[in-house]
Amino acid sequence: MAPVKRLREAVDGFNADELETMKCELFSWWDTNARDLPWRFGRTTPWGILISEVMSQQTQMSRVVDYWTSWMGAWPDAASLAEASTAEVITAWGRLGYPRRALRLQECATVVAEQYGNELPRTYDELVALPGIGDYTASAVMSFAFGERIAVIDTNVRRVLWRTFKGKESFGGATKPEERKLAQALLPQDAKESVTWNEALIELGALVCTAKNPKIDKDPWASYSRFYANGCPNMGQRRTRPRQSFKGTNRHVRGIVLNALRSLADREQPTLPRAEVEQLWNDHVQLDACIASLDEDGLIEIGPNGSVRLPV
DNA sequence: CTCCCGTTAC
DNA sequence: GTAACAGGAG
Repeated sequence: MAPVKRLREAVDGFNADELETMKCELFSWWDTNARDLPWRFGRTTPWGILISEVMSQQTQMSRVVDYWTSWMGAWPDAASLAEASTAEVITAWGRLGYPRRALRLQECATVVAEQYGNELPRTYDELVALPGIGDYTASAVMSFAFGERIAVIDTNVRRVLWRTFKGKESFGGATKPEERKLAQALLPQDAKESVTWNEALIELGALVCTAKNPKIDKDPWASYSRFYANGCPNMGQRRTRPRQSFKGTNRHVRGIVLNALRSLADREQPTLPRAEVEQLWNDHVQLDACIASLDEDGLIEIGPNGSVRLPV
């Protein structure tokens, strides 16, 4: 099928001239509003890009910058991260959340160091096969690190495109085929432009076309948006199924245990005796279940007398 | 679909 | 108090 026809089907109601104008206005907005993040504008390696993307999964960018900077200082490439102790890596991950990402990142570093000669592979298929690297991160590395033409689809892109061109919210769950089709149809043909397009769309979703209270007066696409024109239907409605509140969940308890271990990581014997472990959480049934799951995940090691420590 | 962390902003 | 956050894996 001809590209032009595919485009028309995916974004009916928007003609080519209009889309070209929107692209220009988006790029213009990007030029003056892009945040000066340390991994942007060619200041780091592909590996540095990958680290920034993994740290940014489900985590606000403002919390990532300092962690990324010190992390890259300690382990500037895959080989150096692969050689670090797991305890060091988990400790350096600090309070970024979802510490399994740190484990996957070190596993990823080992594969890159050993199988790819310490250089990230340059194909989507090889990247997405790496530990902790899914569709979004593989696409982001292909686009932002290697400049390849590929649609990068995250929660921001889904929200911005679906709102603007379909006039509706993109609700939670996995990316739908229709959303992917739309993103691919709109992606500029020129590779360099496609990279800017991806970066700018994500930035627009993060700064302006936000989930709640979008800054319509600052949105370069405000006059084109079917969502705004329709009065932002269903905005603020739950995007995902109601979840348990964080307090008292296994995630909460696991976090408490890991935080206790991180805090004594610089001691001579960084091991928490069973007696001190039991003081971390009253419900010992839940506590032991969490300790078992942390052990299964490889985030901790259980000693002979029920003591606990970070993996060596 | 559910679980996985910790913080922010509403 | 809770949805959301540059998602990924089972």
